[in-house]
Amino acid sequence: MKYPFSEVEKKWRDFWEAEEIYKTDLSNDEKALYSLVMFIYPSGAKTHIGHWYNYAPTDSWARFKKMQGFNVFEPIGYDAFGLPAENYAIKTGVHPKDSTMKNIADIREQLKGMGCMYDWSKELTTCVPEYYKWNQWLFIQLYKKGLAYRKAAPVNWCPSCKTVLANEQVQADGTCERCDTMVERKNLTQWFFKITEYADELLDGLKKIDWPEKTKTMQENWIGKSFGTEVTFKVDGSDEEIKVFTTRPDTLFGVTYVVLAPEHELVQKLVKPEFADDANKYIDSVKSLSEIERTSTVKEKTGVPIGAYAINPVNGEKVPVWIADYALVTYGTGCVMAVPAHDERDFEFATKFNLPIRKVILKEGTNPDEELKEAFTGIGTMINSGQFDGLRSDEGKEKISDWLEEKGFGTRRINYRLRDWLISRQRYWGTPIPVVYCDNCGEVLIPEKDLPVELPYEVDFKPDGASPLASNEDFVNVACPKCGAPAKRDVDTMDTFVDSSWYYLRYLSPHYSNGMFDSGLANKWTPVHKYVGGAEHATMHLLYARFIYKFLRDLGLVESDEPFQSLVHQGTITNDGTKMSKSKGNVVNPGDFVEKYGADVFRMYLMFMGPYELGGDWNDKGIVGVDRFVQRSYNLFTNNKDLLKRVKDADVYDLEKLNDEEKIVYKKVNRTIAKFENEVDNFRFNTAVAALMELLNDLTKYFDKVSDEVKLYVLRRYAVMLAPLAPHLGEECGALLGAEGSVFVNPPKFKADEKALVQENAIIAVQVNGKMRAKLELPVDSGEATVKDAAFADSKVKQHTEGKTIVREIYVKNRIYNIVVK
RNA sequence: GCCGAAGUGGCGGAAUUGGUAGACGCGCUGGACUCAAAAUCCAGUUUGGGAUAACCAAGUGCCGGUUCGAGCCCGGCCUUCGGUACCA
Repeated sequence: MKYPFSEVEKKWRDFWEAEEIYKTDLSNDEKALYSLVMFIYPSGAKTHIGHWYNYAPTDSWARFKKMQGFNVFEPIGYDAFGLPAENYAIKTGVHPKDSTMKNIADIREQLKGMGCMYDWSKELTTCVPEYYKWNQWLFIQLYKKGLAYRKAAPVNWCPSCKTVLANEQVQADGTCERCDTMVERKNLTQWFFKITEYADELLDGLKKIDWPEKTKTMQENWIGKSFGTEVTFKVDGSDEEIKVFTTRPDTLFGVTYVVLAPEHELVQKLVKPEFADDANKYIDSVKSLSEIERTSTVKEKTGVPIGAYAINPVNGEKVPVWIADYALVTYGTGCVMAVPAHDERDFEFATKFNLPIRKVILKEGTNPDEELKEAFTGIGTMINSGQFDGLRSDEGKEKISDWLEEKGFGTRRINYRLRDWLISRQRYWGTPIPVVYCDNCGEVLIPEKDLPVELPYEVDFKPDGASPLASNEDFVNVACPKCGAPAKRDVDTMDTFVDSSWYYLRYLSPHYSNGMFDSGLANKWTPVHKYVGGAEHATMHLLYARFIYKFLRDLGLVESDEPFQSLVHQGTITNDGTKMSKSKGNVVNPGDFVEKYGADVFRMYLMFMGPYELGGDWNDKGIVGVDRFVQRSYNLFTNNKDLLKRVKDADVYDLEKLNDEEKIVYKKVNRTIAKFENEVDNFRFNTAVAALMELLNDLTKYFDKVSDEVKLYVLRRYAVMLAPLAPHLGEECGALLGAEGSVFVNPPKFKADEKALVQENAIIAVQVNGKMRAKLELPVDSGEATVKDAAFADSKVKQHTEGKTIVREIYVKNRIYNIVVK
């Protein structure tokens, strides 16, 4: 009989919901396990394969843990603010709130169809005042600690649309995606969170968490801690000073020019009138370049001199000041001391513009007069460096730094590549920033008792040069909370990464009104035990969330140091090699497959496709294989209906008392249990499914000759293994055997029978010169002498060794016997 | 460009610690069942040579290295993917 998946799946989902099986008792933290997936972004695409690939296997893991006796909390929610809803509104006129709420309603139904054990009583949405009120509260706390501040920062500005563009909206050639106008960089005063204050702790914390090495490496590189020295260059004929950050003070005598970022504030002060035209032209030409283009090491170097000269503090030498796009205002001091002989970029630049290249570090075994063909960046002996000549350059680095500090020309400094978190967005669909600007009092926080600052519904979100909120006068005009004078609200909204930096804490008490979240519960349930989401979040979201968690700890709201104890990345599912997205029109709809095969088959196929961390290109060819497996499993149970009511099985069987087929089946099921547990526990679902398929193959082959008792023993275990991967089917199979209720409530715990796992024989490969020539089946742990005799008794081994000198023999127990001949 | 990954049969993939390359599944080929088809079941299936066998040789993106032995370790490339601070 064909497995009636749609009836069965509906039946069990209704049962789970009616019995509230997945409602977690959060007050009970004994064996508490918080299994978290990255919440869903409710854009127009609804749920796609990528969501299923993230959520369904993680749910299988969570179910597996629940069946092992853990008190599992598995929530879901909606990351509901953000750009796409607003773009959709601009295009269609549908209000972001309306489209988002509708999408959420649709997505909720789709999520329920996946059959995950979400605790729906803890569902959360970020775009409601009940949630975003606490973003504002968080902002205020950061502000009070000096960790939220304003400064100027560039945005992408389309002069034709009169709007700020996201990087995503700027095309590869630097034009606007809507109107193809060249996009410019424009400076705006914006809010920042001072994540750099936590840079060291964010680095150190990586040592304590169980995360993929590659993610930790990426975060480490992203933070980019470097030790160096800040050196002050006086400017010839001016009171201004140029401060440069360098990790190579040992090359200071090799400086032949100084580079400022074109946007650097000093440029306009230092540029000589006769250089101003060219400099400004250059500054304009750089405006349309992205940072990636600017820092590219293959792009031709560009720059112009500004007529000023800097004085090298170590030798009093005057060197020209240039501006060049390879210097960035966002890194270090925005000024670079150029040492062409010992820096690749400087070398290229100096070669192009005929600037002097002075060797100050001598590579071992080379001649001081030899011309450099490329920059030498290694360690060597210092030359042309005054009193430091003859020192090894790594030692000289310290000596020069000491000298600079002594003379007041510089100080040792630690620099980070990490920049503060810019949270202002000139958009509508986000959390309003709880600040007003008053002519008398300056920037004033909204008092906590007046939160939330609600996002008004009535705004014109069509671009007209200002943030959309500026168009709502009732919102903008407000009395200053301090002095009562007329004041104006901040009309920007917050980056949505603010919402996602603490949502997992809110899940525990989504309607809590006395604070951001219930601290008591948070301390019972965090750090989150397992966090599963895409690797694309490796640096930004995961770094912001760690930062905010540490800040909340410093406020006393949580006790631990890290939010996510263990992290897993599912891979990306692509379609024809590219990431699925609605704009590309290559989204594969899971609904079609669910309708045809059922949710269980679909989610099991996603798990079977390949390694979870790898993802891969979407291909539905293999799904019929999983469907066949499900059909065969179902038939196996219908053929053995109500066994539980008819016979009684033992907990353990004595292998000696079983017939041959029973022995095979008994050993196989126990080996499968051992393998299966190890695989699922480590998110290796593909091999877990394969193990069950192997088991089923053996069962179909040998079950004829197996007693009902042993059959029951095997099938009970089989149903329990099936349940986390295919929850509806697992329940149904259990019920077919005659079990009552849900297998996820007080599930039977089956351990593999160690005796059944013991191997009697090992197959040993015999190699001659590394080539496999024979296989020997010998008792496990046979000694070398026994194996040697057996090996040389083999005719093929004889054939390949006769008449040759045996040089060496290597024996690896139970694995290999290698004979090396000449 | 920079940072981080990945590359194995016709296809998805397995090989968990440097030790039998190709588990499991798809597809394909042949067979059984059927009037026939579908479904199902059974057998075969890395490539080349050989007679279908025995057997021989080659083989894990490319080039080189370490080792008795490399898909796995090291060096250098190529291709694809993720991120690159306003997509989330």
